[in-house]
Amino acid sequence: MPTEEAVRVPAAESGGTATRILDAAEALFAERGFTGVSVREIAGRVGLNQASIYNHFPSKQALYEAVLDRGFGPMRDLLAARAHGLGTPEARERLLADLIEHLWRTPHLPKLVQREVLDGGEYLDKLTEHWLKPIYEAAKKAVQATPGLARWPEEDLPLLILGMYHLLFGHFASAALLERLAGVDPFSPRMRQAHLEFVKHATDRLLER
Amino acid sequence: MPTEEAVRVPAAESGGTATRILDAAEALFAERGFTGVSVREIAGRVGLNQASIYNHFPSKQALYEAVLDRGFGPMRDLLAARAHGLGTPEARERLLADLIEHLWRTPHLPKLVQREVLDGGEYLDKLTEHWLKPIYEAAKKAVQATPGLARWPEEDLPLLILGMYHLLFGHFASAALLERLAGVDPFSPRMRQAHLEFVKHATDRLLER
Amino acid sequence: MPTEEAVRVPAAESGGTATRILDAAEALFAERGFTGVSVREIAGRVGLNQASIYNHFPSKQALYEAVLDRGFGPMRDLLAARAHGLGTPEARERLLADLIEHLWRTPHLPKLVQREVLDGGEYLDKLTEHWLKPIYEAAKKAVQATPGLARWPEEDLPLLILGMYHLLFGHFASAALLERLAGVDPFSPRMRQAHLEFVKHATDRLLER
Amino acid sequence: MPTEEAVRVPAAESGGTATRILDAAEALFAERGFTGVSVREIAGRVGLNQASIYNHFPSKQALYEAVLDRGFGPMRDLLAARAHGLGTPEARERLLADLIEHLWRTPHLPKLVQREVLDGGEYLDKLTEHWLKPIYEAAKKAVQATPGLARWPEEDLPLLILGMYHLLFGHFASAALLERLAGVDPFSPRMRQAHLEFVKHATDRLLER
DNA sequence: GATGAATGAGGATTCATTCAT
DNA sequence: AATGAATGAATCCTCATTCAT
Repeated sequence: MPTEEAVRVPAAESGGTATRILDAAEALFAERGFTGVSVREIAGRVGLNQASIYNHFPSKQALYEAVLDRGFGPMRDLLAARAHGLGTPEARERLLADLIEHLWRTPHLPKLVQREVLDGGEYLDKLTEHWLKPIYEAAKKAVQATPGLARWPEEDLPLLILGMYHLLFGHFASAALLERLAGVDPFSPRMRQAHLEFVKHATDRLLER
Repeated sequence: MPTEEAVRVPAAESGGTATRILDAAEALFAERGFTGVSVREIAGRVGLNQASIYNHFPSKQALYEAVLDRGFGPMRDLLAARAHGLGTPEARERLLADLIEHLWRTPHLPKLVQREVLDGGEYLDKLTEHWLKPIYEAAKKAVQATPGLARWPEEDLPLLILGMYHLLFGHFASAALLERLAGVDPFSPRMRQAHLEFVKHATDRLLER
Repeated sequence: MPTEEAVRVPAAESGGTATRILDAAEALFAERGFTGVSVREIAGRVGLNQASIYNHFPSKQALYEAVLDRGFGPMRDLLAARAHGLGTPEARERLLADLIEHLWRTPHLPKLVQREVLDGGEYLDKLTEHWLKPIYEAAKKAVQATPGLARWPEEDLPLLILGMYHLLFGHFASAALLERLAGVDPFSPRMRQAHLEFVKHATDRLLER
Repeated sequence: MPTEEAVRVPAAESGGTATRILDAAEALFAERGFTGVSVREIAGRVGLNQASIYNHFPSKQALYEAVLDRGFGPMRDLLAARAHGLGTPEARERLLADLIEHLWRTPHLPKLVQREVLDGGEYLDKLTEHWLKPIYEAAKKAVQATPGLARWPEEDLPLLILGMYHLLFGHFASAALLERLAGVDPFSPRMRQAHLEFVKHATDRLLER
């Protein structure tokens, strides 16, 4: 796992080598997955010899997990600060806006998650336990506090919550699809606004009466 | 005897062994992606020497594409037969039911697609041109014929259509997530029914007044 | 694949398919050597499945040796019929003309020999014992009967004979060189005549006073 | 110490290991050709793992070309320094002596060239353009300045030059033949002297009146 | 005779990782 | 911290050969 030093860098000194490695690895892992990326390529993108990677991370696997760890911290914090008082449409709307804004700043994250979910690998357990489950439970409580929810059967709740997750994350994970099918740039400012509005409307319709 | 022969042909069309290779490759590629699976492993699962794979497919890449080709044929046919007359909720509902039933019979497919979309590789272009685009256009027409659509701004249409795709495919591609977060078996008959109902309700809410 | 009729045509009745295999193998072995040619490629050039080769030759090595055996028979016979009475320039000249004519009909042969010589493999021993040695000895006797020979020291005799061999065979084995360096086609009728004349003059100068 | 360093540099220019790899590869390629030698074997002869080869050369093909490049440099330089003033028999004789001496120090070279010529591969073009052509042109000029040349028709010139090349290189490329046919050791000091004398006499007879 | 399919061995090359410098 | 070099294991793929049909 990353040295304590390296882990602390991102917040304080963003110029550190470990951070640059994490940046490159994040982009590459998101683009082609764990097995699709070689240590040499990550090193190459940072301008390092492949051996140097091991001065900062003990293994490729550890680097991969460090990427996910770093990516998930802020999102978990963001949600932890809002887990309560989500009953009103306005609060929901604000959370969504913040979430989307955050994802727009870390667009690799949804891809990494989606890959991890598809792989169903070991790390998914840790991911679920430490990050996704809290978020899921918070979302569940918030949804349950929604007035119009009565129309959804109890057993549909998980599907409903994951459905909203798909609407939110899918835009990023499937950006290539939107680009090719609709001929638009999924990452243009215009689409950013459109996506935000769409998710707002969609959740309104799904949750409200 | 001629009858029996004739009957057997379609199933053994590409040779029994080739089909078994395709089956094994489909499952493995869906589970761990193209780079995550070795030819040796595919061969092993079929009980073959790895060299034998090359008697049936010229390369790993060709095998991969054959898997996708085979998987997408039926789905394209299914949608081609319904591309018209989707204006009514009943027609939509029937198509959804058939789609979900088909996906339930080929649960690897959504994973393969999602991996291909994440990779954004060369093959995605062919996939888009031949299969996804027609489906997308058909869906677009159907959605445009929906009365309640007025509430969606024109530029949200692609997002809306892809959103429904995510609701539908996400259940399969992210089954591991549902399993871990909600503690349910995404592939139980019970969840199958629940998913169908959920998608119906969700599309109703998204599309109708 | 070719009909039996077509197969029998080339050499009237020289074994049909086996002959066509030998033809293809001869050309390929001459062009790229034993290790540079695969059984599949030989079979492909004949329009056969690679397994069919083994109906005619027990192994790739055996096929290779059969190629050499077939190629050397006529040349040995040619020389055996002339091994005596080579003392006069006219006789020498006639032999050279016949030799060159024969090589021009089997231009792969010098390349095969040169490759075998470079490899210094097992088969070279058989080649030497059965074919090259008799030729060499005949040439030695003929040369020794030459009047002008007195000017060559005894120990230069092997070098002299091999030198003439190089002048003769080198044209074919190094055709690619002549083509690239002099910009001429080594296999044009014009060069054929020129080569014959050159070898005649050269041997004259080397052997005569 | 600085002196010693400086002295050692040329020999270790491309790294001691790289040189040892080149040495082993040169011997093996000369003996059995490009396709006849495996990277593993080259590595084994140097006492390396086969993967280590790739720390010094990007591919087997690149290693092969490096071998030829290295082998040809000195010979080209040797000839470049003599390209002029070759009109006299004495100058010719001295060049021949130097050439033969050089070949005796790099006896693999003629074999490598002959193999490359037989293959007629891509690299032969580079070989011709950069090395053989200059040599050929120099030889042509030198030969044209020879008095006795009048007896050769103009179109025989390329054959004459290549003929002398065959006499010179053939001794090395076909050493196995001389050994087996004449029962002598082509690389004995005695044969070395004999070969030099033979080439001198032969060129005299071919070029002079 | 011909062939599709099977296979063990080996081909070149890349992998993640280690270590001395 | 950085790196060139080394390596065992694994990668995809081709090899010559066999065998049932």
